[in-house]
Amino acid sequence: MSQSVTTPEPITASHIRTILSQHGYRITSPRQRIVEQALLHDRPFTAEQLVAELRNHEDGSESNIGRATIYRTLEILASMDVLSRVIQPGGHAAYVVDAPGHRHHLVCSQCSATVAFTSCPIDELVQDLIADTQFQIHDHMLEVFGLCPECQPPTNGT
Amino acid sequence: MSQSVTTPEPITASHIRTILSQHGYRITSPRQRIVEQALLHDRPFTAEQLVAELRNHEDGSESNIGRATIYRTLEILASMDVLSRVIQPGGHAAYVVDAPGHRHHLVCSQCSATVAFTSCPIDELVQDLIADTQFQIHDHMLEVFGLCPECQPPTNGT
DNA sequence: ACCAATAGTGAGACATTGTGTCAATACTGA
DNA sequence: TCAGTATTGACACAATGTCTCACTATTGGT
Repeated sequence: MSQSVTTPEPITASHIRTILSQHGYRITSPRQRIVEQALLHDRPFTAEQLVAELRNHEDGSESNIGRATIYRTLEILASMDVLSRVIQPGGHAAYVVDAPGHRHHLVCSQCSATVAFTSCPIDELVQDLIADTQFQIHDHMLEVFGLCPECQPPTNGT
Repeated sequence: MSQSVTTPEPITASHIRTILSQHGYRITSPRQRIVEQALLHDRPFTAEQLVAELRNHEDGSESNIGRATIYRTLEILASMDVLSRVIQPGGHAAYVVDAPGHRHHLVCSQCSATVAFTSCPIDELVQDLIADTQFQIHDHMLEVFGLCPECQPPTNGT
């Protein structure tokens, strides 16, 4: 089966709690709420989006989470590879929940549905680039954009 | 030899003027100044950088070019493939002067020196992704980051 | 060369996204 | 329980980009 594409093992809030404390971070109530809210998304979300969602908490809890806390927490989660920072087609940054090791994403330009993939065909290119330019190459960014099946226009057949 | 890397044919201001009018844009003095300033750069520059450079015009011309004009003009130039929008290592957007067709860049994380390359190894990957996901794939973004020869630490000899 | 039509400009207000500060708070281990 | 300290939240601030709108300058026709 398609071993190159799917992300079959969803991460859980308690798993993230474990990772947090393993890294020496405290488990606080804002962090838990942020993690839970992030896990609700199966497509990229922006920090501001989370800010808004956590502000209108419908269950009556009026305690706001500060914007800075959300940005900080997302940074932490990204640094632990729980989230990935991705660039949206428009050029804006967003986060996706991700399993560690995954690096690249296929993103629907219309609805932002996202598929992670691990195969990375640039190794050979990197060798050529090193030979040609004498750069030391440390990192790369690869994002693929298109239309997911649901957003594609119907094939005209009635 | 390195046919995959260099960008040997620099574009000129008058060439850009031609392209502009071919696309129905007027040749205005702000646009000419923006184009000339952009051509001075051989590495990525941000819109704000151009704003600053065009503000301190040292030749005594006190006419400022509005920020909006600069952003608009850069957008136009990018839409005509005279410039490319690239993502800097930090995640910020910048522009590089580029020959049409070139799409990817190798960028030094330290000094932002940039090398354009045309080879693009993702065609095969794209086929796999289409087969696995049924996406229609329209575009992709690939940026490679590293250290240029001048910014690399010395090899520890001595 | 002149004119009218209209694309383009510039200034600044505004929006968005993100960072820094710092007193107050809450988590943790003892 | 308590103290130590990581963390929080509110807000100020910065950077980057968008929008508006009256004014200006370019262009094509004459």
